[in-house]
Amino acid sequence: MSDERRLTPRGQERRDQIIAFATARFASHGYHPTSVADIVDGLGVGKGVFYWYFDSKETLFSEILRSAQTDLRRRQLAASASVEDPVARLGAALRESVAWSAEHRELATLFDFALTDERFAPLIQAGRAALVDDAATAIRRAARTGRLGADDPELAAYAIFGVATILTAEFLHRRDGDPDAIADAVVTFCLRGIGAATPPRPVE
Amino acid sequence: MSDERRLTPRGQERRDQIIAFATARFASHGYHPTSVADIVDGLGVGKGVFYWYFDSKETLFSEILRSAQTDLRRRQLAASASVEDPVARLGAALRESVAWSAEHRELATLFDFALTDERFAPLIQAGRAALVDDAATAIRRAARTGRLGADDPELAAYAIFGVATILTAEFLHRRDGDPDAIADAVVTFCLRGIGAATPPRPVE
DNA sequence: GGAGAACTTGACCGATCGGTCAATTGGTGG
DNA sequence: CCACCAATTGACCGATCGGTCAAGTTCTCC
Repeated sequence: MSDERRLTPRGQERRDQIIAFATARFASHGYHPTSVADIVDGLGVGKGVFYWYFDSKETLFSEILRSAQTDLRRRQLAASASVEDPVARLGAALRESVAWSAEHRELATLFDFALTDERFAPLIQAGRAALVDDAATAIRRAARTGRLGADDPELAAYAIFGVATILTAEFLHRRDGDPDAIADAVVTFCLRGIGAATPPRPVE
Repeated sequence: MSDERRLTPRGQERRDQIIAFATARFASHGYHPTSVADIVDGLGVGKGVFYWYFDSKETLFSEILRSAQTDLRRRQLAASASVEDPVARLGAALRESVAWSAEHRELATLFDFALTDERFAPLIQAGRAALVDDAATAIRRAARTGRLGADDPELAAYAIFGVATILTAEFLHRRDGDPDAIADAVVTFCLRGIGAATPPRPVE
């Protein structure tokens, strides 16, 4: 039920099971159309199991969103932290986020839905703001060192986010394209968009 | 009920009323949480009224989506058809779509949700494809006449769509920014993104 | 082996859902 | 004034929703 409960390893496993199954159902059928009964039936357990691990369907969904966002941000930071040049760093972060999206196809749909529900939207916006802020910082640094348009860095950062989002959704998830090629396209378009020179080729 | 029914002027009015009210509720509370009972209660009419004009909640929503999309496309074409230069034409279309979004704040949320429901997603994707195709055509023409990166025009068109979508959502709808300034930012970023020269200033 | 915590069961609850329909009312043309 | 159709009413339907809970089972540790 409540926030923290001592879980045995078996309990942890069950909890993870629920999260995994619910995530898949939410993504494929939608949040509202997926009932708690669907989830427990799909897992072959009684309804009480669900409420032993989660307060409500709503808190489960929030937790899914939250952990997905922190996971993405962590990976993005890990991939770009060591890169010195701000433009290259931005490119690395972008490539990593495309790679992450390729590994978590379902989550984009969840994010989309969450944005349309007033209970979940603030969560998504906050997570998004964190990512955007990282990008904006890189752009600001690039503007100071090299030369870049004097555009609003935050606005440019959002634009970049938008490009990554839609190209990922359309070409990666819907058309099953090659993640590397898509990442290239995202980086090319965005670096040009902020007025940076043609992208330094991927480092690997 | 069914598809076509002779409607008196009074009937047309009622139908429009339902569409307007339902659109607002769907946008502010979400599709699923808005019940047919909510809609008819909000309008102060009996439940039968709803089913006199619409087959189901689902068809009503589909109609809202469809007419919104055709309206946007029509306006975009009207605003850009007369512009000869492909790059300028692209800019005009982008500006018009930002203006349209400013007049229809609610609809973005509806589109977002629709994308997450397998019943509605194809509708949105088709409408989106039409808009993207217009942009891709302009890009292709520009690439032939002037010089532009040899990037995939369709991919670039989707990227442009993504930029317009997110900047509109964040700066126009959420932060209530100035539509013209936002349109400028969209155009600047996107034209640079496709490798076109700094934008020709707005014509007005 | 026993006590207590972790875990599981599934019947049950009140509320609400989308949708139906027989009966009624309003308006209009003949 | 009547006939007819558009429009409206609201009680009603079966299904399903998120959530509860008393009871039972399994695990762990002393």
